[in-house]
Amino acid sequence: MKADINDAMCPSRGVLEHVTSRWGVLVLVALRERSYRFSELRRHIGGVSEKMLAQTLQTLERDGFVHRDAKPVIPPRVDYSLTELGEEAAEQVEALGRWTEKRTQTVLANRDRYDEARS
Amino acid sequence: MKADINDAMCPSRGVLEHVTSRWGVLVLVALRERSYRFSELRRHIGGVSEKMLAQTLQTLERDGFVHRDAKPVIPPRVDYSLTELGEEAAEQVEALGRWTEKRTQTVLANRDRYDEARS
DNA sequence: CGGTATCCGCAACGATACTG
DNA sequence: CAGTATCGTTGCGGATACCG
Repeated sequence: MKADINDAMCPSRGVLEHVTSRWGVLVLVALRERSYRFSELRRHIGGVSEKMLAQTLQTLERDGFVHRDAKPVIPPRVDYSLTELGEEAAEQVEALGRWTEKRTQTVLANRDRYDEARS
Repeated sequence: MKADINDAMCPSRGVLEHVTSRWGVLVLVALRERSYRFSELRRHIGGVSEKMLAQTLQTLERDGFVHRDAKPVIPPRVDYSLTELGEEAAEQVEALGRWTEKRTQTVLANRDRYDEARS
């Protein structure tokens, strides 16, 4: 649990960091289609550790992007979905994500040219 | 210099990381208004070390977002500006940035309610 | 099933000193 | 002025073990 001076000077940086984090992006995009249970979401995303998924979900819940619905049953069942604010956030990152994917090939080519030029 | 398996599996992740990085965002937004010299940009952004600014600019140049114009004069003078692709990138991150700032107060309030609820 | 707690390595970052 | 080189610290993120 941290809160350094940078967050104090520029709180929006922290918000941006949460929604654009490696797993944050994937969680928001996944939950945009439908709600997911924890393990289900973990399998859907792929390559994410329990720890990081739990941490990401907690952060997003704390910020008010994700709603956590823990049903008191055995075995436990917890459903995650987007809040209205989260829906908005997901739209934004998905827009950026679509642009990024559209331009990725160009960027990759740029990198090759750059590396070529100084080898 | 890194290139792990995640980048191989999802190259667009790397691109997203570069444009949304702490200093990457600020560089793109700053260069959108006009071109800057190195130290000038450093002062304008504030709080960024020489090392990180140089690294950020190199990364963005390699990806083809930033154009580096080094004039062969003494003392050295290097101007940085956006390429067309960089202009596009800057628009995207500025849009996300504007949304983030618009919602930051809401998020901060959400965090307080969340923390309150479990203390 | 859906987490938490703990340990730990390694890359990111900042500060400082130096260079063309 | 515009960087590079080196060093020391920090903290993210994975692995593992355990809990309600």
